[in-house]
Order: sequence, then C-alpha cells, then structure tokens
Amino acid sequence: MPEFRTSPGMRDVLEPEASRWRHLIDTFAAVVARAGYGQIMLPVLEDLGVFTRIGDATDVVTKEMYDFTDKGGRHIALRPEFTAGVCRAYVQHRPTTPWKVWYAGPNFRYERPQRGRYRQFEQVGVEVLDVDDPMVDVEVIALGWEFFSRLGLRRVELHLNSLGEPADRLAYTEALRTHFESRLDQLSEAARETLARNPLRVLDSKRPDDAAAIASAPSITEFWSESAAEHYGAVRDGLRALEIPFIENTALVRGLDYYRRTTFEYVGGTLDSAQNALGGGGRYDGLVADLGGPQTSGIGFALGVERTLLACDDEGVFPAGDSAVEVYVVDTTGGAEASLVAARLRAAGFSCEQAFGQRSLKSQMKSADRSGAQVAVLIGPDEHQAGTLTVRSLRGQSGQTTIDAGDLVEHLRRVIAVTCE
RNA sequence: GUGGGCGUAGCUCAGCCAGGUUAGAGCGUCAGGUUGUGGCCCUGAAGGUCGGGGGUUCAAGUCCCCUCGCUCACCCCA
Repeated sequence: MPEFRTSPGMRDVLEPEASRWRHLIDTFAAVVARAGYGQIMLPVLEDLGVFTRIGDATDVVTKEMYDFTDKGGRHIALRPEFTAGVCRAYVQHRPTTPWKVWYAGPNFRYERPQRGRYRQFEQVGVEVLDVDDPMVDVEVIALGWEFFSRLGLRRVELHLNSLGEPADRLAYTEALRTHFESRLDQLSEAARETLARNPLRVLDSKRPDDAAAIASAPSITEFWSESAAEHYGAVRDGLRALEIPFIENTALVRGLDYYRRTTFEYVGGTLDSAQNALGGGGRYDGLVADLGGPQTSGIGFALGVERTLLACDDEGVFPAGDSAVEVYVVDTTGGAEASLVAARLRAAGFSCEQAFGQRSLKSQMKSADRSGAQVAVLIGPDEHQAGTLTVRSLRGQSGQTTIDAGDLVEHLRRVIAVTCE
C-alpha cells in the first residue's frame, strides 16, 4: 500500500466517472437555468454558528461537523449542507426577491462511510427565498423531478408530506413524545435514544421492533392548522396538474430541524439500502430569521450526486460519454514535428493527442489504437523528408493515404466528417 | 460510535481451511516475432516490504494476537 491515500470517506473521481459528474451537473444547470435560477457559489467554510441553526437535535450538527478554530480564533466549520449558507448569503447581501438560486459542490459530514455515503459528498440543489406561494413549492419539486427524468431515471418516487406550521409541528412533536413514552417497552434501544432527542425522527426508524409503536402513533394530519392544510392542498393540486406522481407519506419528517410545512424526498426505487434517498427538501420559513435576517419564507432541495449516479447505474441509464479524441499523431522522427502537427490540428478545431517518449512505431500505433481516435497521422523519416504525412484510418478497414503536409486540415475535415456519420 | 467481510504485482484475483524448495494467473505495461504500420496470435521482460507490528514454529502469504486501511450493514442522512 502507498504511504498516502485519500482520507476515509473521501475519494478521487477519475475518468470516465469524472465526465459523468460533469455531465450530470451540466444537465442540472440546464434544467434550472431554464426556470430562471441563477448560480450561487458559496465558501466551503462558514462560521460554525451558521450551521448550528439548522438543528441542535441533529447528528449533522452535534456529531458530524468538521469544525476547528482558525488562526484568527474564529470557530469555523466545513459546510455539511448548502441551505444555511444560502440563507446567510441572503441576509448578508439582501438581494431583490424572489431570489432563486442553484448550486453544486461538496459538503462534509464526519460519518462512517458506506455505499452511497461519503464524508465528502457532492450535492446540487436550488433554493427560493421570499416566496410563500404554494406554486413555488410546486415549481421547485417539479424541477427536481424534471432533472431525474432528464437523466433517464424512471423509478424515482416522490414522497410528500407537510409538517404543518411551527405551532402544529410543535404540538405534534409533543403528542408523539407522549405516545412513545407510554410505549417505551415497544421501542428499540436506538429508538428510545432518538425519542429523547427528537420524537419526530422516531417515525423514520426502519427497525421492525419499532413498527407497532409507529403504526399506532398519531398522524400529523390531525395537527395541521387550516393554513397549513390549505397550503399543502394547493401543492398537491399543483403537482397533479403537472402530472407528477407523488406518494403521500405522513412519516416523512426529514433530518434537519428547520423544516416546516411542505417536505419532500426523492427516493430511488432500485436502491435497496437505507441510503435510498436521492435528495430531499422542503420549506424553511424561519431559517433566515434565525440567522439574523427578516422573517422570510424559503424552500429548496438538495440532491446527492453520488446517490443519483448509483441510481443511474442500477437503472442502466446515463452512461459515461465517449471522451476519445479524433486524431492521434504518431512520430518516429523524434516527436518535434508531431507537436507542430498536433498544435495545428487543435487550432483548427480537432481533438488530437500524440505519442510521447520516442517509442517504436508499433508501440505508438498501439497507443493510437487504444486512444479510440478515428485516424492516425504518421510521421516517419520518409514523410519528414518529403514534407508529407500519412493518414491512416483506425476504424473499420485500414486504408491509408499520404498527403502533402499542408493539406492535412482540409483532408481530415473530409475524412472525419465521413467517419463520424 | 457498534458489528460482519476483505487487504497477495499497476488492475482483477488464485494460493491460506490440512504451515515446507526460487509466491502464481489473467489483464495492463515494455520489447520482439513483422529492418516504417494498430486491432488477432505467439515469445520474452520488467513489476511483489504477501497492509503494518508482535507471537507460535526447525520453518509463516498460510496459524494466533494487536494495529491500520478498505468495504458492507447498524446508526445517520444526500
């Protein structure tokens, strides 16, 4: 083993996977840009306090933060998610509203890595600030749906719920606490610990031991105030109008404390593990105020890039693109002429690479073949002396012609156009 | 934080259960067969602290202990 490797939960993304990432983010950017969302690039580091607002009952904040004190004595953290940073930026810059932004980038959580879960993980997402209209909930949810469908995913489920207004949520939380505390004997050890911190999240338990207590628990639907029920109804109607199928899931409580009213999650239908949430989001109408800004409504979602790619693998869609160059230059006269030819071809718009290391013709031709290039341009002593180049086809039958060096670009324009068809 | 599985060549792995001469294979790399021409085939070469440390033994890749790493699951969440 080498002396140094990636730190646990961190990975290098090499080709062809890297191209896939780029295409995924390009696809996302295209979808949301068409809806008028602008990109926001946030620092990876924020003051710790920005993130502690997202929930002191969550592991994300209490146990999983990468935090440290910098040389100036500030208590800093690597971001575990984007939403809090977006709200901080909103308070700092006070942009005109509605403010609709999208982002892509890494987040950090100190967890035990496993399939679909890394300590550094990539998310793409959108946030809309200062619009209370349920139609914006519909738009946001629809954008995520559109993205998955554009990637070719067909087995994604949209789960939908409402946590009610803050007072509803609070009343429901207390009702759950009462319910579960009277049935401690029906709860697993782990669920009892969860209950002490956050009764809502007991609903999220997938342990069979807890199933009975969860099934008999009160439902959030009984606690919705009129305004919350109305908002939620409008969101459902809007999704139906767009023919976006959704599953109402009153146990969908989401991980972070700031959510209220609409919450939703995109679940990978083929991912069998507990890491099957491709992404999720909801309303966080109090978060901007918590960060010192005015009372401002907000809604958004974040999608996990690694998990989305896993889902693509499982469904056999969104393969890596072909990154092969068009032309490969082989030179047995030292390589200097190959450099000139390659530079000319690139300037003319061709993709092109050349062999290095003054290897034998046979060896260079092998590299040319493996590069996936359509044609090889050969420079040997004969061509060097005569001012010519030999152009050899690497696909199909192996014809070759020798041309004047000056005719190369024009010749390749014909040859490659034909081969590309 | 807890548990299972796995660490042998650049990659994928065999060898370990029943310890025993110079640790193997395929792929990849390089060279040659083809004195200028890739793909298929053939030949050869380079490449290994058997994750690390300790122990048992005449002898450890193989057995035991510890440790580090990877991985899957719990948990948590994207």
